Amino acid sequence: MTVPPTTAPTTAQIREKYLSFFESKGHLRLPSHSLIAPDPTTLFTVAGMQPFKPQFMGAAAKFPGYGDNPRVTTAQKCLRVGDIENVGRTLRHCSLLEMLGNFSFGDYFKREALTWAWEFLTSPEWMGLDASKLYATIYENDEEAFGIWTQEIGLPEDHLLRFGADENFWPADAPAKGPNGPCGPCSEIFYDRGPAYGDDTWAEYADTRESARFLEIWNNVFPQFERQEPQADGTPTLVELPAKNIDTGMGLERVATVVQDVFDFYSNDVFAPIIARIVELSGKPYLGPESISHRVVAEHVRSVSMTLADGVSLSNTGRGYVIRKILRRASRHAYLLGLREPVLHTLVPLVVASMGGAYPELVSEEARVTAAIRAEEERFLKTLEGGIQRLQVAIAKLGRLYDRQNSSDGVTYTIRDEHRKYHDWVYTKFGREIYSKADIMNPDGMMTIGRASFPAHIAQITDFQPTDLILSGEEAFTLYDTYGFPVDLTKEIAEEYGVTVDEAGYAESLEKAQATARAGSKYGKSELFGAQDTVGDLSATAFVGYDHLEAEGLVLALMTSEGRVDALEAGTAGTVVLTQTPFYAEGGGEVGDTGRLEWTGEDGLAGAGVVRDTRKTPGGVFLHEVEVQAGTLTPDITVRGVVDGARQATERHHTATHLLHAALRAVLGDGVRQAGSLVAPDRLRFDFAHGAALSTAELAEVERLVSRWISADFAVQWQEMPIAQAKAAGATALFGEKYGETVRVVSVEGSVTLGGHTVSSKELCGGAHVTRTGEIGAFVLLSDENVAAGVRRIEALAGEAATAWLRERLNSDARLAASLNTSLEGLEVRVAQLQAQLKAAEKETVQVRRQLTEAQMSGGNGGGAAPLRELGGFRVAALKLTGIAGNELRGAADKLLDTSGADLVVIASDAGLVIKATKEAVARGAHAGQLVGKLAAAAGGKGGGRPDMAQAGIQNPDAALEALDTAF
RNA sequence: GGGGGCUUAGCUCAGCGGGAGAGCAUCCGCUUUGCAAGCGGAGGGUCUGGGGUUCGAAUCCCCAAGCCUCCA
Repeated sequence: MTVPPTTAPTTAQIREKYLSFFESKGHLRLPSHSLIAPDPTTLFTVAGMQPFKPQFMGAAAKFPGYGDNPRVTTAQKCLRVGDIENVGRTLRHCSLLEMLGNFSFGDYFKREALTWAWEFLTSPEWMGLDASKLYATIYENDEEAFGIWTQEIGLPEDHLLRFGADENFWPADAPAKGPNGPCGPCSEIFYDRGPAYGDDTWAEYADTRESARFLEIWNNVFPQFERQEPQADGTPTLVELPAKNIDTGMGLERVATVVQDVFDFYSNDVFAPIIARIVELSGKPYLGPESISHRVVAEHVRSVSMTLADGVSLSNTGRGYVIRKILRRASRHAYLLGLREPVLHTLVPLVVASMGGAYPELVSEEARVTAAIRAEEERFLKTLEGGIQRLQVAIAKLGRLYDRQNSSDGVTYTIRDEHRKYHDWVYTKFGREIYSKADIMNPDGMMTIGRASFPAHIAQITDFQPTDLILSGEEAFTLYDTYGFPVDLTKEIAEEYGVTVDEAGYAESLEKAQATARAGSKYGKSELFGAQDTVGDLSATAFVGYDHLEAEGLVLALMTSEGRVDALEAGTAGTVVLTQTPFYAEGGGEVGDTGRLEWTGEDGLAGAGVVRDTRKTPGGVFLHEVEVQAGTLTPDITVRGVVDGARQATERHHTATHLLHAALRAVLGDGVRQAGSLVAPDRLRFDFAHGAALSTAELAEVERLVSRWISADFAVQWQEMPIAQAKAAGATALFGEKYGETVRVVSVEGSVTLGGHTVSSKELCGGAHVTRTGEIGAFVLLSDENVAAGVRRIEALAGEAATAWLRERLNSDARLAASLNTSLEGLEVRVAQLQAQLKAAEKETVQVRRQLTEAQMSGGNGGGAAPLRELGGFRVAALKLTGIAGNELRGAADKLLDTSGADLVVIASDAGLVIKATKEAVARGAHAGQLVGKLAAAAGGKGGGRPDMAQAGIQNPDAALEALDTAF
């Protein structure tokens, strides 16, 4: 591992130089967007240009809070998990990378982009790279770029290569394959790291396109075309855009490698200290194949820390699950390095030290990030432990319990210590209990227990060849799927025992499981996506529902699952798009409005329909799911929308949600972070990041705080303002939510105090709210539960829903109290008393039954002296008891068997029948189970059991005993 | 959103249609100069909750809850 020379600029310095260089060229410096993607096309932010998609699509280059400028520059953190398996295996794959970018929105074009890139790389004031080591590629027919490179910059022609649309176009192969939309050629800049990294030449690169020596450091993309539908013969249609853009990306890790002149990404100033620490912790040098694990741990700790700092929490679904998988991969590799205790979290400070300057959220979230990683590590180590146990049992089942050793006495097999605890289990299972005492197995068929040797039937065990031992793919998959045990660890451990894993079988099982998962996931979404396609051309719907619950609008479009339609007849259902609507569309956790539509049709007839749900497309087109009940709905007619009264209940729950959020933060601390919410007419649900269950006292305090707020009857106000202004005013924004330039801020004007703290609520929110907190009415917390690691869910009710729930609860409690002849206050004591009484009574019953049994057996009933009869070659004692069942009946049978000297005892009672036989009788062919069947049949019952013990439920004990005469 | 697994004594778990068990821990007794320990014994259970099948359910089926885990 090479270490960067101390004189070389650090990664942080390179980042800063890049940004200030482009500032000096008139660019606006913007902070990195969160790793949570700005649009729903990806889970995470994957490219420097992604936050600027709207600008590339023609939106104004306005950046509220920072300024307006058609030139911007950023260092964007990106997370790419598509080829996560390669991270660590190579020296340059990273899941987290930083893209240094400069962007032009219809402003400068190729000339400036390329000449500035050149200046930044070669000027001694900036990167100061040797110009003779720089190379470039261009799109095959991009003569404009060719001219700039060769004539204006002076790059020798033999430092240039031309590639087709697969290499030098963005998106790749767009002309032939699409998608439609903005696209263009690109020009990549390479650096020749010298012969130390390979003896290939630039000319050869045209063929190989793979080089450790020529490292791509910068991609300049020129989105100058709009691709349209190709012609009938397939000829691509590329139309020049009126406003041409520039989108460039320079990988910080790549350029740092070059500038610091280190061997690989992992030797730069960010990773080197982490790798060094891993070496220190594990005692394993950063060398050879094992170094994969060092790299995986270092890289993944960095990307997981960054993502957690952006507010993602580890979970079982979506983003949180992806991060968790990455963290577990790191944990697994730490395990492979021999680390058995949680250590990844101790590396977080190193990440913060090198990255925290550029990403302050790392610093402010360090404690939370560290705690989350630690908790997950601990959980995973537990999972591994359980998996190893299960795997060892599986290996033991194959017969691999022993270490093979060559000694002067020949080959011996010694039971592995870790297998001792499974040994009994395995051989009990196999019916070979005697083996549980074996210390040594010899190949000659003898086994040793202490100093004694015994013959053992273990030829099939000692003769195993390693190749005979295959762990089924199914078992390996179960280990992974059900117990979370990674298959590569399975392979590694199995190998120690000379056992191989059936990988084909594993792959088959995996595929089968994935197929069921896919089939199982509903395609309910496709309805909306389908609609999105068909409404792409419609303009956004005007929403007036904050102020009006009734409004008129023009029908713009009608759709069914078939696509656009011209009419919706009475009795049919479909999606309706209006120019203006009072219906709130599902969003921000609040459910869509319901209600009705009314109109007078072209035919002059009145019509009406029911709005079942309202949703909207990302483009802001509202989709009303409507069932037409009368008349016909056609485009261009005016309809009146009337929102259901349920909206008021929804509004109460929504405002209550805000108060709940603020109250939780007040009571539990600012660590509380909203992780999702549902606002419906009948309830509210609020998920938030918090480590532990709420105590009863905390729940009561949260509830009290919200109630106090409600009774203060403060005004709820909302206003639109630029996002920067909203944030400056301290409004709570959600991680992962996308906000436009102007946002709606909902605030409760007025605050309440709790424990000396003043608490108020101000949130970015597009939802519908009551106008005064007093309208919320009652508020009650129903439950606090765990939904994912570190995420709690609270359910609560407001308004009538709350009072109705409380009334119902009180009524049922009152009924309960009345049935126990006590008051609500006395209920707890009463139930405790009853439980104690019940327990005492049960004990007493057992006692009494035992006494009753004994009395009957020794009493005048002839019981104690039950005569022995000879039946079917067995001495049989039969006895009738009354009022005895279950345990006592069996106890009586035992006693009778002991005292009477019988081979078989039969005890009949009014509720049951028990037959027991001695071992010796069973050996001679007695079968209690079969006998009990015959007797029960005669006594109007059924039963069964084992040869030595059987039971039946019967109605007539006398009949059962009589049947004994003929049963043999 | 869809799979799989687990839930039994204070703890770790076995049992998987016919008497609720083991080890550790607890308590008592014995042994020991004392400690560590050993020996013997005892107490401790709504077998997660609810419904069903069965003569009989910890055990089989269905529903629910909590935890673990994989996939989309």
